[in-house]
Amino acid sequence: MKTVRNTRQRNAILKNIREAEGPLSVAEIHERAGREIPGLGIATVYRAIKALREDEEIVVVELPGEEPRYEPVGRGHHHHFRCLSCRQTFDLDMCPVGIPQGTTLPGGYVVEDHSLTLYGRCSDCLN
Amino acid sequence: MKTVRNTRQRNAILKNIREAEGPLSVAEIHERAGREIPGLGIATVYRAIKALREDEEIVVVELPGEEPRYEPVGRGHHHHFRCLSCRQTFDLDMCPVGIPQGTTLPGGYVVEDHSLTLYGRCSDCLN
DNA sequence: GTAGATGCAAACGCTTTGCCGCTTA
DNA sequence: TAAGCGGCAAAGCGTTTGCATCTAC
Repeated sequence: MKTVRNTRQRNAILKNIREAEGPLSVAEIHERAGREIPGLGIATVYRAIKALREDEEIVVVELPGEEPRYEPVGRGHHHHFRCLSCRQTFDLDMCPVGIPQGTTLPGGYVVEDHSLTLYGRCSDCLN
Repeated sequence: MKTVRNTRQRNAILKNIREAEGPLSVAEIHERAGREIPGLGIATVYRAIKALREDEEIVVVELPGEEPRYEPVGRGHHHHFRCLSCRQTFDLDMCPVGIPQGTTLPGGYVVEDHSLTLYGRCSDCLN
């Protein structure tokens, strides 16, 4: 039986993912957690992410053309907004896609799920 | 002045992208064009894609969590359907996203563009 | 004949793995 | 004190680049 241990590294990694305003990339996690744990290895970040996903503490968020990002589980069905200026990714809690599960589209495609990313400027970058 | 040449390799690559039912990945392009040009190098495919993008013959299509794919220019604003069974990607000509350019969302995000991918089963895989 | 294209192999950048000393329980 | 964990460095893997050869024009 495999026991999961509480280490400074994993605590810092999970804490940073939880406190972020949106999903974080591996590099962002490494950078943020590395401020608390100097010398934190990148391999440790990858291994912690893998373990946290298996424990269902975090989920992967895939955006078009970008590295995988990670956020805590339980945020429910939501989409993301990507600022074209500062390149930050934010969570949105609305869903403007009018296609219920089970809809059949022209061409015979039966829809089960969807992924939407909006692009533009966040309020900080508009000024 | 740089002249673009007509070579068997590039012709085969562009032809296969044009004749596909949806956007193709590098591996798919290499595999299909390689049937016409045995020994076709993967570097040639990458370089042809780069040149075709610069000539605006093709555009890149990014889907969440997948390799970049390529399709001919001029297909206009559209989205993609990804079959969860056969893993093929198809073009859709409808847009069920009710957010015009310039809309400001709660949180102060101003939307300029969006990317939508639908997931489900294509008609071939439903039977 | 020459600039541009190709194929091969080496170089790259990011992710994963092996090894071994360190730490948590 | 032992199983799990962390750091380092090497291995993988897809993409890009350098180089010598070949080819379209």
